[in-house]
Amino acid sequence: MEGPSLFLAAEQLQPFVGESIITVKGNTKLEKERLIGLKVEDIFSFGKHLVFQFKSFALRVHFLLFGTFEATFRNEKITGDYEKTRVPRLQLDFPEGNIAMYNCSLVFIESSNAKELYDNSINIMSPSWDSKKAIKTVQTFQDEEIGDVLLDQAVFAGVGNIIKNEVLFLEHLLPEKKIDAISLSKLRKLIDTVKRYSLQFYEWRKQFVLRKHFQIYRKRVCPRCQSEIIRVKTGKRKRMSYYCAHCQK
DNA sequence: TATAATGTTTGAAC
DNA sequence: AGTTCAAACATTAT
Repeated sequence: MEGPSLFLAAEQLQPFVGESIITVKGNTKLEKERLIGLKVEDIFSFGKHLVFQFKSFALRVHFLLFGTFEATFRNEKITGDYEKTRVPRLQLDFPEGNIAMYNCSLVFIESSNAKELYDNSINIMSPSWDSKKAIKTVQTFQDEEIGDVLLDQAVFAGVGNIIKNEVLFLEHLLPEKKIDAISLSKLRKLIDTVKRYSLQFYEWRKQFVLRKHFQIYRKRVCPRCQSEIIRVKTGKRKRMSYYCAHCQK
């Protein structure tokens, strides 16, 4: 799950802020009983993290590659695939609904204000996101591939492999291009596109039409020139890259 | 049906 | 001793 999806999740779960947890279940190894009776003070996302803030500590959720969640509030389904019967990693039951989270990594953050531990100037979904800072940081990685740098959560918190591939296609750049081979103006444009595409991703995701808007990710033919799309693992991260050798340089 | 995949952490190996 | 890299985790769509 990429940043925009987490941003959407936090938004969708806002009705639970102010509610208190009645019961918990799930196969997490965390001491989940600790959550019983606690009031949710805040729910927010940072990059690919979803955070539930309680009075004296917070719960951080990361959905990794396969994670999902579903929630019901006042008998209204908020999101998720309710058909399957699975054991949640963690389920939180509230007076007016519940949140079930699957295949996720859970961590307690011992802080009464976990939000302040995060730097939103690197969070692509935050209004505080700082594009100038991003350019400066990227320029410190002169010998690295742009595909790797885009996935660096300490630089672009929330960018995942879909955003990486789509943004590079939009900007006609190869994932294996080294930072020192990209002009400043191209870099600026790329970083603007990261922000713009992330917001677009969020809108499409909300409307359940994200997949049909993929231009290069998991596609076979370039939508611009119809040539065959190259599919290869690139960079030190060895994540799959999709690109058009004709349109991206 | 086997494979690949919206990802990160850990600890072994060098 | 610092860096690198494979394994682990775990599920679903193609």
